[in-house]
Amino acid sequence: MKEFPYDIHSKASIIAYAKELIHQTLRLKCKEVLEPEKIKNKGNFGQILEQYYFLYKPNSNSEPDFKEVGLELKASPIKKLKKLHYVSKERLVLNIINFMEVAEQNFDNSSFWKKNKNLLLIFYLHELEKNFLDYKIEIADEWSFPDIDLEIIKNDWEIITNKIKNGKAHELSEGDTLYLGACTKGSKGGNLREQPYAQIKAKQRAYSLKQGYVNHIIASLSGKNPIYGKVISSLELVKSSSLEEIVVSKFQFYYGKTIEEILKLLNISINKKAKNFYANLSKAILGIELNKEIEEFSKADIIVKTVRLKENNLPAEDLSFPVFKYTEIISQEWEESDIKDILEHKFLFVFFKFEKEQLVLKKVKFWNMPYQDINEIQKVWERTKHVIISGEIVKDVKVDKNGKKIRVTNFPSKKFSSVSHVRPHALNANDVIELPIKDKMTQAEKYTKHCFWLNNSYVKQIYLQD
DNA sequence: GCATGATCATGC
DNA sequence: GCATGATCATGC
Repeated sequence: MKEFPYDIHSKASIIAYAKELIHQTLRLKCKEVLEPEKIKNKGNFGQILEQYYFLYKPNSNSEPDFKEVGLELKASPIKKLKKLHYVSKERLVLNIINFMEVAEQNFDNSSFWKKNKNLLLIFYLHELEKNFLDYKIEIADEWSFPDIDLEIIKNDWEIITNKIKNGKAHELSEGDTLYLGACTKGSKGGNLREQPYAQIKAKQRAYSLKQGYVNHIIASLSGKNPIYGKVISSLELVKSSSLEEIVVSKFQFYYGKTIEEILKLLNISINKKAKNFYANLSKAILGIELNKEIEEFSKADIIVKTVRLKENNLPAEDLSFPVFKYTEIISQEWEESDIKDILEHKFLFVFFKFEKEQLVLKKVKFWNMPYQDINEIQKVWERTKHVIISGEIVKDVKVDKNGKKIRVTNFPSKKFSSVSHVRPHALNANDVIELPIKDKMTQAEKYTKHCFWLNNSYVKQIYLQD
């Protein structure tokens, strides 16, 4: 019988042993001298931790790693922010979803719950310039899900399972759910698996905790929980309604009212010129103090977008996303692109409409982009990448009546796709970033910042659905 | 100094 | 009146 440096039948002993890692590194704490050149896989921090610190062989059992006490070990990278101390570098990836089996399970006997009911989490500080053996371990502690969170996670699990039961495993998206996601796993998401109720193969996926949720775990475990305000006030509430229903019902009270009327009813005064006016208005409607973050939204990485519609229901403007780097896009594949990641988030749209020159709250809508539309954006993204690589961004240069040069580009326009297009998003035409390939027509080595936009006609359709 | 949400201006 | 290129304003 193998000897372990901890008592495998005692959770306290395992956790105490894990805590000896705090402020240490793998190189300092592992029982054998490691030769980093022999270790190449990504995700090997976890493997080395298991094999050379906890002294068991990495496995892919359906049971928790410390099965005698039901504890599952997970190691995950964090990064340091100036203000917020530590945040997660990425989502926390848990066990792989077995499409063939999960449709027969319920939550309580599911492989997800059996394995991840109780986690032993090791968070290490990821620093680019260092070898992973020298990453400093900052947090080592156990985690189990609070009751209210667990209700949301159960619901997320059901959504994922139902999609598989409906033969739509290939259409799964992280945006389908709130805290527990179904993220792709394997090389560039190219790893395909069978699903039980459809012929088409689906990308391999794993259960994962959203990055925002992991941030909360880190904040709780390090005792530095920033100030959050809750939408969900009690366990009873979340047992009877979903988060989405709770949020919508709070907004519904103000439907049809102008901004002025809403401010009056809320009995608050917020700076209407402030950049965060709409964010503050939403917080006030949800009953959250303005200096606090909305806990459930940050845990679920929900992106809130305010849209102002014209009288004909067409949004007054297209909807922008962050500026992209030309040099990054050409070296990336679609599966790892920034825009795909963003579009697989859950969104909350807050729709206002101009009626008699006044902005009226019409409705709010939780939304995530359907599978087909994400595929459509892929075409826009591929086209963009192609244009950058070809060095043929500028198609024509015109001069307007003020003598200003207007450059016409080959980037995908609204005509190219009904969903999305590429357009400038900069201070002015001189607000530029580096091009990987010089533009053939203008010889420019830098170009005005651009980003992906959702077409306003597409956003109109989101507004008009149910 | 930049990121981000918001908006303008011109030509077709 | 829309599509597209360009730009503004605020906050960190």
